[in-house]
Amino acid sequence: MSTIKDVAKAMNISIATVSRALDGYDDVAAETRQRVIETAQKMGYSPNRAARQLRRQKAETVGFILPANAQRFDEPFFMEFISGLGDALSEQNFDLLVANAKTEEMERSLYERWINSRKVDGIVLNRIQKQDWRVQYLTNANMLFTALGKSQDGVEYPHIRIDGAQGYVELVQHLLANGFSRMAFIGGHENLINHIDRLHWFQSALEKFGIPVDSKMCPSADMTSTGGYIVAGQLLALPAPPNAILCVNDETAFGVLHAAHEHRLIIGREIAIAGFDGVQDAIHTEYPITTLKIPVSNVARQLVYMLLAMINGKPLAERQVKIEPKLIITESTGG
Amino acid sequence: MSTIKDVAKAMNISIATVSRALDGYDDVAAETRQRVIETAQKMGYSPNRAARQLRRQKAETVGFILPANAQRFDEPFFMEFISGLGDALSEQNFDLLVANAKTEEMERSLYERWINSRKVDGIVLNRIQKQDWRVQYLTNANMLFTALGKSQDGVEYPHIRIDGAQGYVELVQHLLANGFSRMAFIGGHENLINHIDRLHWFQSALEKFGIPVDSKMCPSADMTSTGGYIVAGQLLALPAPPNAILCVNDETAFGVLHAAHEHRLIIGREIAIAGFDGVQDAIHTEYPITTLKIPVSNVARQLVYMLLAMINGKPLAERQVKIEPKLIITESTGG
DNA sequence: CTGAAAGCGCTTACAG
DNA sequence: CTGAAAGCGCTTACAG
Repeated sequence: MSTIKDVAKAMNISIATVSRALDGYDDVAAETRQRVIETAQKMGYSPNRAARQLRRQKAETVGFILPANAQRFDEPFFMEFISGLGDALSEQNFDLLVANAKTEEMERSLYERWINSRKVDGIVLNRIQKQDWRVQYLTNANMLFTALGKSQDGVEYPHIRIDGAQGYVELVQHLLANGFSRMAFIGGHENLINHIDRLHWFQSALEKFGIPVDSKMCPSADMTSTGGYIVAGQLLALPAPPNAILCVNDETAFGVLHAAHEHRLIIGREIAIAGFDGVQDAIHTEYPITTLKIPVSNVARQLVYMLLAMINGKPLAERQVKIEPKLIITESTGG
Repeated sequence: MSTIKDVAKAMNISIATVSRALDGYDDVAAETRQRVIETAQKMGYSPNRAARQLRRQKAETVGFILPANAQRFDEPFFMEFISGLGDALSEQNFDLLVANAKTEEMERSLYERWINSRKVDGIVLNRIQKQDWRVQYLTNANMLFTALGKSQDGVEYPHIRIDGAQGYVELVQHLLANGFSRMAFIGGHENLINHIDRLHWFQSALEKFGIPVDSKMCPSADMTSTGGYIVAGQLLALPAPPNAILCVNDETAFGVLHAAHEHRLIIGREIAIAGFDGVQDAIHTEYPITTLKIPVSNVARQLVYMLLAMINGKPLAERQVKIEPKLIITESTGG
């Protein structure tokens, strides 16, 4: 509605003074500042973002692209993640630009547009892969970013890493205590860091308890509940089926639940089922599953804090943050 | 990286011509245009958004605020909604600004900031209430918006309306055919249009089949699965409990499922359960519930198309679009 | 068909 | 402590 000129004119001072007063410079008379703030408030003045961005050469905006497949699974995860990003950003008067890409090509061209047109000052990444073109691309383009997960591209970048090694030890111990010793692990896309890490933690935990690792017991699905359902069906049809199925994510575990149900197995007694992420819809879904819970919203917030520090040219306290998931035990593994 | 000047200099032409060539004006020599496009592409030039916005007085951005409570329920709904918005917008080179408000106050100040600082050209609204301050606020502020749902503020605005009257008739008929005649309805927040409409359709459908409406059978919960669980527990403890429970949304129905399970009722035989929205996580959740499915993503797309037409000053084909949900029958109501 | 120039609304050295 | 002025990178009437 109103511009800085309107405010200046209304007060008979220069636009420079209005600008400085509003931006908190300390070389403005306290009384002047006070009057400017009041007048701006009254007139509903807020600096035009485009003009400010153009002048400051900063967008005050952070971008996040929903991976192509986010619609199909991990919805609660992304929802919570976006909420966390939005929260932390709006605290700092930054905005969150969101897009969703159907294909990798679209994703790439979105990044390109954002970067070339200076729409964003930084980007937050998710679902990192072992080799991740986004890491390479953003690094080459000199675009600041933080990520949940560390790729293996030989690029060092600020990130948050989930460390579930100890969590898996606790989970396996819990399963053993409840008499579930034939454990299987249903993984996901093999290039996903989440898959690689979680499978590794699972196998290490087995070894720690002296249980041999059987690769036939570690099939991969596609991280959807449908995938979990199909692969669980195969596992349960084995001559010596597992009596515990751990999953790379909760969604897969939901499918396993369904398959076990069809096989007329009593969940938590004849078979144990566990997931990962802890983004259960709510407490009152039919079978709450045992899971390793990630504080998704906090993770997102922290990624924003790190990114904003970088954008503002401040030194980062830590470039690598480690977060341990928390084991949530429910009746799906015998309570 | 590069600006319009760089491109112009590289080609020895004026920036005006570069701008016109790239923007598709027809008063540019075809050959010049071709060369400009190639050069821009090669140099990775994309017009600086802030400069363009400032000059054009348009943000080429649409805003959407996640309601304060979105974290707690309806996650898949919002996820799909946002995806639909993002899709349709990026097709037109528009961006989607997303924020989430914890309180109504925060939400209001976010809108205020977006409007006063010209961050967005239009806004999409969701979860419309009977009296909706947002409708009033945006109308007064002269900000363009479209919404899923029509409030009763006496303001006429372009919107999409879900019409489930026929769907409820089909659902009630289906339940009767399967022998479920004592029907209850668990509603939600009483000022929500969704609640008001759906309860009304339910009662009309009952009347249509000559079933008396019992207000004790129409309690309200809070649209979460926990709320559904609690209220279903109360219904099932009645002297003459219902044998069918219809819910204002799927989330509530999930809680009902849990409660029925605890009461040792066989779902789909001893009790029928139905939801609304059709945003089931996936096919292989434990009990897929009968629901009235809304094409969420399409709805979001259409809201964007309407909004963009308004932003571009084009006439709207329809200012009021009606969409009918589709009845999805599963074993939760006897298959 | 092309170019020179104005101006969108800010912020920020610079001068006083 | 305050103001005049430059300039961020575009788009678009206007002139030729």
